Amino acid sequence: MRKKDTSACDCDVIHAQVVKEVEGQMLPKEDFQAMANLYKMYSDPTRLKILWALYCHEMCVCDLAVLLGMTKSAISHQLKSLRMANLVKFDKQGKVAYYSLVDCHVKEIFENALEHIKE
Amino acid sequence: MRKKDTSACDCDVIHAQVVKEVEGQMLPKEDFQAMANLYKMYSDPTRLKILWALYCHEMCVCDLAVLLGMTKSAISHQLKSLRMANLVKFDKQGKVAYYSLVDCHVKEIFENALEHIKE
DNA sequence: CTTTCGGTTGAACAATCGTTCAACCATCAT
DNA sequence: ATGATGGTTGAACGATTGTTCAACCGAAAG
Repeated sequence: MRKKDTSACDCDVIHAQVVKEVEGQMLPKEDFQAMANLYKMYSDPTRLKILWALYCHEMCVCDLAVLLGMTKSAISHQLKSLRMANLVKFDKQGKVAYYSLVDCHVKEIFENALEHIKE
Repeated sequence: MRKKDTSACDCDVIHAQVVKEVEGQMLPKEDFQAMANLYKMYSDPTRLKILWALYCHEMCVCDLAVLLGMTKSAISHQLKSLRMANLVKFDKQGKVAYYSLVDCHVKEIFENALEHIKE
């Protein structure tokens, strides 16, 4: 029933069959990392506020800064993260950069979360 | 067009009408915090692996430790977080605690993420 | 050209996070 | 009782995070 402790873990397997079965169903570890990186974007209130605001209307950095009561710098840093995660894009017209959502995945994110919060 | 800089932000509003409109559509800040706390649970590869594994089959701490090549302690800490976030529950039988998912919200989480990763 | 303004950047900071370690509790077998 | 086992806990550690600050870039206005 018990296997030897040869790996990084500090115990023996209890249900070898289950572990073997689940092992075969695991995703490649890069997938878990990629998913974690994506959800990390949704794991901060400031970023969620920005995404929600952009879902309502496209906005520039100054507008977002005023709306959220934060500095341009703080907003800009977060927008950069969101851009790199491909959640947000911008369209520069003269001095002003108009930010908007890349697609409507975000809507589902909010729906799923609000649904869970009302438990 | 420009308002005075009276708040914590370091610039003037550019599109006052838009800001005012979006301001009226913002959620209470506790909601953003609650959503952030929820998605924080999905923002770590270890926790995602645990959730995925439990989605495949209920498992005890030792099985998960073996499966993921980690210590019981590390797994137990993460399971505690997941329990407090109401994502995971456990059923203790004798010495063994069998962990499982609270509901199937998790399925949608994975679907949404995998969909986004394939862009 | 110079100034102003919208926006970006990188270093630095405190705060938070995930894992490890050692100690511990509870259950079961001897 | 004693020891072994499944699991939890809290302190401690390094790593990562979000914001601030100061400097900077580019476009437009003076």
